[in-house]
Amino acid sequence: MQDKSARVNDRLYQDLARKLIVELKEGKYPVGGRLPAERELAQQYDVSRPTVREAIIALEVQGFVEVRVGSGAYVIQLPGKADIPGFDLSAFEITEARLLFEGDAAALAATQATDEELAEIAGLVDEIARENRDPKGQEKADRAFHLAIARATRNSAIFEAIERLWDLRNTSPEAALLHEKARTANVKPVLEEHTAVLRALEARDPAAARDAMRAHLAAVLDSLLFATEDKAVERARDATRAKRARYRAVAG
Amino acid sequence: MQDKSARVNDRLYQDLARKLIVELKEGKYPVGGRLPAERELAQQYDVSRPTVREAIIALEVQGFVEVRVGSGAYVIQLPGKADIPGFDLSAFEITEARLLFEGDAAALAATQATDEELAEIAGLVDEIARENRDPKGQEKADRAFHLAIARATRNSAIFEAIERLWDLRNTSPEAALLHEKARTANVKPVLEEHTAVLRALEARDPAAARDAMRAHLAAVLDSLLFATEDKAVERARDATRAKRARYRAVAG
DNA sequence: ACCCCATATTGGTCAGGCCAATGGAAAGCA
DNA sequence: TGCTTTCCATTGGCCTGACCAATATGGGGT
Repeated sequence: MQDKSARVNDRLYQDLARKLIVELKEGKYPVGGRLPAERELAQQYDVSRPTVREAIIALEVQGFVEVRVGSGAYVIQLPGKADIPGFDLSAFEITEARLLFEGDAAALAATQATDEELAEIAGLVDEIARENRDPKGQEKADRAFHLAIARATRNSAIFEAIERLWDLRNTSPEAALLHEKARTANVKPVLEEHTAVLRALEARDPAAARDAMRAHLAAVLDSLLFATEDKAVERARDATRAKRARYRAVAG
Repeated sequence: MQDKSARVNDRLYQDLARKLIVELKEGKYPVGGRLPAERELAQQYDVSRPTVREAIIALEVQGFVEVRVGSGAYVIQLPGKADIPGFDLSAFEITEARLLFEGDAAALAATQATDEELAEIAGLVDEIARENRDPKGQEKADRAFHLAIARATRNSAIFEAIERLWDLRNTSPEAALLHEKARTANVKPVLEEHTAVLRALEARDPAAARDAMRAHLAAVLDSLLFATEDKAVERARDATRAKRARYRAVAG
């Protein structure tokens, strides 16, 4: 061990892991690039190979590298990059994903929801109406409505995926801005669309539930595209037309 | 190594770290309590001491334990449910969510995929065939096939949601176990199902792509339910029948 | 009751060995 | 010539055994 004096009362693996993280930050190894081999790092830093392994495990657990047996340790994420999931997602992408996935969830919920859950969803429709009348209304009831339907699928993987898409609306700056812009323009949840979803659920009709949910979210998408349109002129109109074609081709 | 059959193609330290996390969650060691010594854990789990150290480092980096030299590893925080996304999800839930969502993604990909992307997907079908012929084959090409289709939607929110569902297969212990059980029973990706998906994509037919993808994932679900069935008798059969009814009602 | 010392226990790191997995180059075949 | 297969070097994975530093514990002395 050459630089014992530079150690800061830490264990060796922590010292080495810290050094490797600095190198990652400096861009010494690009994303997708491979770290030197254990044997090479051990020689380079004058430590034993198990100590190198321990340091690399520390990087691995933090998600900076992935280890491929027989091949090496590859950089999958640089430290310090925006760790906020969905940072670069657009409102369009999020809402389109919701359109497809929440349609399916509504269909499944139509076959699985209990009477108590349907009553809860009906109560949330009433609360959306109340929020619409409040000038300072937020979207809590709207979110709760969608998540109650996802919960009624009785599939936690579906629920988590949809909850996560809702959370992404706030995480993605672009999406949060655009939704705020739509809200400022007084775009509110349309009660008739929510009621149509509720009716289909109560009728236990999966296809109608899917269609109603998708019609609702297509309208949300339209309002977002409308909010986008007044940001540019001809280019935005063409892009909007193409985007509308996407989800209509799939959602029917 | 006592329970090699329960290993899920992970490295030993990850296997052991997962087991220790389970014990932490079960409250076997309270906050402030001390884990058994490295030598003791090595004996108990029939692994070497360096392997124990690696597992404990993984816990340490995640903030669950703190290591005091000469004293031991002390619990400073118990893993919460929120710390390991999908820890409690079942293989059924994950696969059912994939069936619904990947069906939609395939439909959208049929309208958006470039020729290059379709060629890549075709190459991955070939690679799945190659993996199927290898007795020690893994599922890398299968995963890549599904993610390539999700990528071809050109919607990062859809891609991330589907990638996350794939990752959950390994995070959820039950799902990882069940998939390993299916693999041990020589359940392999069925090439005709993948080819049918590819054909529908190449035909740019969204409805066919959705149907083909859902047929494929329904077969995966069936194989998982089959793997489940031999765990119990009458109760499992009834539960399985009910589970099959779920996704058939929605997927058509 | 408090302090000191010796010993046992703990984690830290190393060296060396062997095996499985991977990737690239070379050889073989059509 | 191009494709496939085989071989080998390199890679990580895990183990055994050794020794050292740090800590905890128990016993003895004041």
